[in-house]
Amino acid sequence: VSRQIWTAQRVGVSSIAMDTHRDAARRHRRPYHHGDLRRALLDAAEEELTENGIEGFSLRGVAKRAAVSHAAPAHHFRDATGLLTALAALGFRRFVLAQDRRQSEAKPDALAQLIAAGLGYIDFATTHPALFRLMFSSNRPDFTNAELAETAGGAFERLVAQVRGVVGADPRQDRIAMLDVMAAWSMVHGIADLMNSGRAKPLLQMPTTERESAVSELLARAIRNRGSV
Amino acid sequence: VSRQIWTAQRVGVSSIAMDTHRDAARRHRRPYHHGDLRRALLDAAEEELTENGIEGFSLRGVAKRAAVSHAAPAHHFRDATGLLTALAALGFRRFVLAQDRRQSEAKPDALAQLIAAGLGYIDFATTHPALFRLMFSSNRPDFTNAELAETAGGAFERLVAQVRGVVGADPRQDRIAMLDVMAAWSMVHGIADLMNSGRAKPLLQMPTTERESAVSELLARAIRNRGSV
DNA sequence: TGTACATCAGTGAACGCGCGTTCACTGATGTAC
DNA sequence: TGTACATCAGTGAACGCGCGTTCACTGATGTAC
Repeated sequence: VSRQIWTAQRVGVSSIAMDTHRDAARRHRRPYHHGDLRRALLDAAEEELTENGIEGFSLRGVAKRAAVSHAAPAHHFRDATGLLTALAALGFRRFVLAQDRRQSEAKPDALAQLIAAGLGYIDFATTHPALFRLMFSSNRPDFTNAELAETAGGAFERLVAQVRGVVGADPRQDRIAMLDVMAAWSMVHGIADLMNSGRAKPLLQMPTTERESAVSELLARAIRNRGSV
Repeated sequence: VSRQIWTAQRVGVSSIAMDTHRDAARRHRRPYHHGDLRRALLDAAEEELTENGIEGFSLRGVAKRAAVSHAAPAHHFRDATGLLTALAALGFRRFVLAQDRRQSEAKPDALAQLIAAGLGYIDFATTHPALFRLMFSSNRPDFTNAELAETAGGAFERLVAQVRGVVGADPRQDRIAMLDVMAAWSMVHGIADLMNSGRAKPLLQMPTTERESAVSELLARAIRNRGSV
């Protein structure tokens, strides 16, 4: 119940509605209406994804985690695909934030910023491996959904802009510059995926700071030394 | 029936057994014993994987594809995990063969050989995307299984040996050389995964020969220009 | 401000489905004598 | 070479389970007057 009230406050339900709701909560200890089920379902879905993997994900499991009947999610998400699509879109927003965090701590020059974004990419992937897989290596979300396509596309545009800053040419106009985009992306994505699958043992065994400088070196290699193709 | 006889011949069943078996096949048109069900199940499992994905894979579906009752696979593979483990091990053997094919057509110098192996890596990944995912991005096979661990480990050892040839130091002894291994592996793996998920559009849209030279350039970047870390 | 009523958000029972697993069985093969 | 018998490889019915979806329902909220 306390969580219920807290989430209702968080999303800014009007205080009059809040009071009514809190009264109901006090009386029944478990109010009939959740108050913020949509968000709670997204939280529960992420939990379900983390614990059961994409393969073991079920709507009933999500409903159970949210302590709600298994028919309730249909009022907020059409079906499992709808829920996973919304979760993936949320993931892409957090993905960009993880890059922001690293970039704000890095030097302002273009290469340092690109490398920082790569470290953020890997932070996100290793902190939320199941969500990362949902976003990059599955077909369960509906990637034609407008909101998801926009957030995912935005993350790519951001990478394009950063590479443009480093190589001094617009990847949209310049074939070689677009190859630089693919180089940077492939390297960072490969590192993230191999770390998540546990195969990048040499990297996983390093202490954090050493690993970060190693990863930075690899990312730099992908962009440096260009133009020989 | 003809397929049945063909597979029996392929695995070298003794000719006496063959004759008896063929007679039975003629009489019933569908023999009671399959003759090479283990192999047929592996073929069917790969088909099932390709069409339904890892998430939609079921033992019953495999049995149906092999035109056998759904309880039959238990005689050859303990359960779905056993079947997928054997399939993944088979996959790693073919994975190495794909690299052999490219390498036999390449120049003998160490860098050319490493790049050729990378092209073979990508050949395999894009030709058998579902199998590639099973091998590299799933936890359904039992990776502690001796046969699977050995074939997968062999593929990694091969990469280590090749990088050693290029950089002139043993990655097992030399920290920087092991970083070179991770660089080459991350780059090729990232390219393969982004191509398979359809996100590497710039690469996918190129004509084959151009794409191959572009990929070769990216792989070379991962190894060249080392030592600044 | 109070009341009536429409709408919204959640419940819980029911459904049909495909799944993995078990089990008694049977046809075919291989071997001992 | 023939026969008896053990073993192997397959069948098909049955089971219990969790799944997504549907549906009539009810409690709570929001709004018109």
